Amino acid sequence: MTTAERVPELDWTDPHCPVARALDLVGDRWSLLVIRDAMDGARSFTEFQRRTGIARNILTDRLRRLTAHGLLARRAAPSGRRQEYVLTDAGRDLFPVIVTLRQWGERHAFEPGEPHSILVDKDGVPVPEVTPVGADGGVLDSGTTRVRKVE
Amino acid sequence: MTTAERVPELDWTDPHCPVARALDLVGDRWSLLVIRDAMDGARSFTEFQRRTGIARNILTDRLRRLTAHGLLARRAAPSGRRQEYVLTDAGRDLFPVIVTLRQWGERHAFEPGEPHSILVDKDGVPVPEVTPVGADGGVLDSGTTRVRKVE
DNA sequence: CCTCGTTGGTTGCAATTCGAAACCAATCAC
DNA sequence: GTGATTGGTTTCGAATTGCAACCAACGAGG
Repeated sequence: MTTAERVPELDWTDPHCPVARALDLVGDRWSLLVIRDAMDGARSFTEFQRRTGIARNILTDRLRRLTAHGLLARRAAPSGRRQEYVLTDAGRDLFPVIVTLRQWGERHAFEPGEPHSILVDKDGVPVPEVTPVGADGGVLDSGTTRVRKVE
Repeated sequence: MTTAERVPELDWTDPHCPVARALDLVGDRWSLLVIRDAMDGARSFTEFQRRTGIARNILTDRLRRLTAHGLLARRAAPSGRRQEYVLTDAGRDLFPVIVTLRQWGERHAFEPGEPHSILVDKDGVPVPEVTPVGADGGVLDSGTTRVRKVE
């Protein structure tokens, strides 16, 4: 079947803004935590529930939504567990979002000295700060960029 | 006054995880859109309301929350408008989060060819893709990093 | 001085969403 | 075949949202 079927989202909060569309898909209290845990190895319903602490009926809904929107794929597990949810390419592409949220949280949501988990590479080295840079390599911020509206 | 007063948030969803703490502060449907608009020049209650389309009572609540948590500062406006909300350093530091969300949205929440606003630097050049890189400069993803839990 | 428009809200209420807990069917391990 | 585990569903009360109406303060115009 060659039909390019699309996600079942019709009424966007702000149809031209990619930020708003992204938040329409993952901008609730739990979706990004589910993605976080998927990136950290969670696969099963029970495992997501245990890690996030989300209510079970809400988790059912979020897994379904994320699957319907193409961020997770649901499939029968090879062995014991009966099904599993794995990240799609789109889901994996949220990695920079999770990392920047994490880095912001580290800096602004903890008291100095308060312990928190950290993200490390495969050698155990902490991941450096992620920041937008311009074509010339200079750091960008909200003062040196602007949104160009589509006409 | 030297008292280092802290934000009024007591019960975190997941106290050790910076991602979860960040989402406790801005992980709802509207907060990041308010931040987005603040970065895009919005200052007044009316302007935020107009740009986001959020219900007025909810906007009141979000502006208060974001102010209480130190992402916005509320102050009397110099001229006509009676007060204005401006980003604090913490609020401005969400820039990489907004940009990565935006870039994810551009890639995964639009049909090919569907128009959307874009982020450009002051010369009008589109902002390059933002992605975590390791100490050695190599691109990182969820497969080449892990969360080290704090004991 | 009176009125009108604007700003920055508040209030009330209905509808939606969330969360806790109980329940349940299908394996699976023994 | 018995009990534990997995992956849910159902129910119901509580919290959050959204809409719409209302309102006080201020400024501009006449």
